[in-house]
Amino acid sequence: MEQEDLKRIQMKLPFLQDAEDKLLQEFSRLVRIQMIPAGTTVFWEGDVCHSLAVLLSGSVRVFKAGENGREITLYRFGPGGGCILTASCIMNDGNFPAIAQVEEEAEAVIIPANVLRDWVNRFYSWRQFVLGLLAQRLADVITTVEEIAFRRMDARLAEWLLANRTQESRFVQTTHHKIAEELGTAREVISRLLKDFEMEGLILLSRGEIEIHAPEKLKLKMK
Amino acid sequence: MEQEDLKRIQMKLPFLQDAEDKLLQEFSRLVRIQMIPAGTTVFWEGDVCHSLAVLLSGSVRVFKAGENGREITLYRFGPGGGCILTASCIMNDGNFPAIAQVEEEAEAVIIPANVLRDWVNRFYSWRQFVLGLLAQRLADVITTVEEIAFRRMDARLAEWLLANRTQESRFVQTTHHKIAEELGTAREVISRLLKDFEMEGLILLSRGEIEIHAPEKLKLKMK
DNA sequence: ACGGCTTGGTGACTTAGTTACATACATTAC
DNA sequence: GTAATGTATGTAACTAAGTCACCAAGCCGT
Repeated sequence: MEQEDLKRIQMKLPFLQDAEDKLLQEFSRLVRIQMIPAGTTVFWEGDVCHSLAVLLSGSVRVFKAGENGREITLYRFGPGGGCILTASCIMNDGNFPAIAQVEEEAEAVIIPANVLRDWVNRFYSWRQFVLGLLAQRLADVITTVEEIAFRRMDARLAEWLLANRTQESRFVQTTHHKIAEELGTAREVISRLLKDFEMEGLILLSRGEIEIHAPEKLKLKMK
Repeated sequence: MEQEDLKRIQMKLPFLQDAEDKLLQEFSRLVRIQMIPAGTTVFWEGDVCHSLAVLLSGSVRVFKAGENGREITLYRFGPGGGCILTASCIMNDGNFPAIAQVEEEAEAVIIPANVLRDWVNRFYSWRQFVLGLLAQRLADVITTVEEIAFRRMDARLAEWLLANRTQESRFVQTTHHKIAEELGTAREVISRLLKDFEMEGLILLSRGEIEIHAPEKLKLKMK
């Protein structure tokens, strides 16, 4: 890896900014950079993991799939985030318990499993990075449990719409199917609830796009 | 801590069996043993954590509570297990994202947060222990998500009954309310499903106790 | 025996998930 | 342009799950 590549990567990965010199040296020697196109499945459920991918750009969605074709998002991560379930696998030799898929084309640094393990033992900054990622993921998934166990679907849908609108804060470009996978329910349920929202004048539906008419009123639906 | 105490603890905590001598020394100097009676709430949601409890006996249940009084179990742990959400808190200075409560009276070793942090940096065996716990919890919670997002309540109930019967493998001593909290649903739902099972001749209901009549047939309900 | 508490039962209603289609729009093939 | 195909959405009917309101039976202490 070139010196300028390392500089660029350091900008994007905070833990490298105050990392040990030795870690930086080994980093530029042992890690390779790779572009991963949108749609690529990084890990399948049950895979044994041989490396950890840490993102420099793009985003990855980690989700569970049920037999009936339904899905639910566990969490997603972007630049600076890593597919840490892989690390957890490496630690206790287990298999990957979910599916990880690139959503927006990603640039990632790929760290082989044995290197990762070695670094955990030798470098404080890397240790903090890995433990921080694991703890964050645990918190994310616990939040997901809370959502699906206790909150109503209309409230979750309202929140999702508001969180995923564009800058102009009026439009959401997606399909009912994708929202359903996001929230872990069936497409029909989403279609029904969206229709209800439209009846109440909160939103306006068209193919592949939802226009938010009354964001304030939609906010009230959140709880 | 006495030498014989340490020996006893080593028997119960596998990671101490091939631990560094120095870790064992500091362990017996810095850690205290404590009995915690059943019903004690070890951590409340939002608590800042100052120590990690690792169990020698007994069991702890970690759960989320919703506003409406409902609960759902995230995971539980017994001897050798630790309340690792606390460790995750210590790492990134966050708050405890759930409630942890002692179910069966527990004997625990209490490790102060600063000691825990120090050990993570210095001892391989302790590092493995902490990472292993975190990874295990993550896997547990992901399993919980899968359960509530995709499986039907009657299947989950059947599985729970079979998993929680006594040695004689016929009786489960609990209340409908407790099962509901376990599975993250309402008491009425559990009562209704149990009644259905009774109608089908699978179980026999009485106050505070459920007798399993036809375990094989109940097993079929699991999926 | 009385009163209060815990546990379980039940009906009516709302919300969510499933099944099975029908319809509308968009893209490509001809 | 029109047909064919695939994707996206609409909807009705039904089952499963969650909520609300209340009642009844068992249990415990005085």
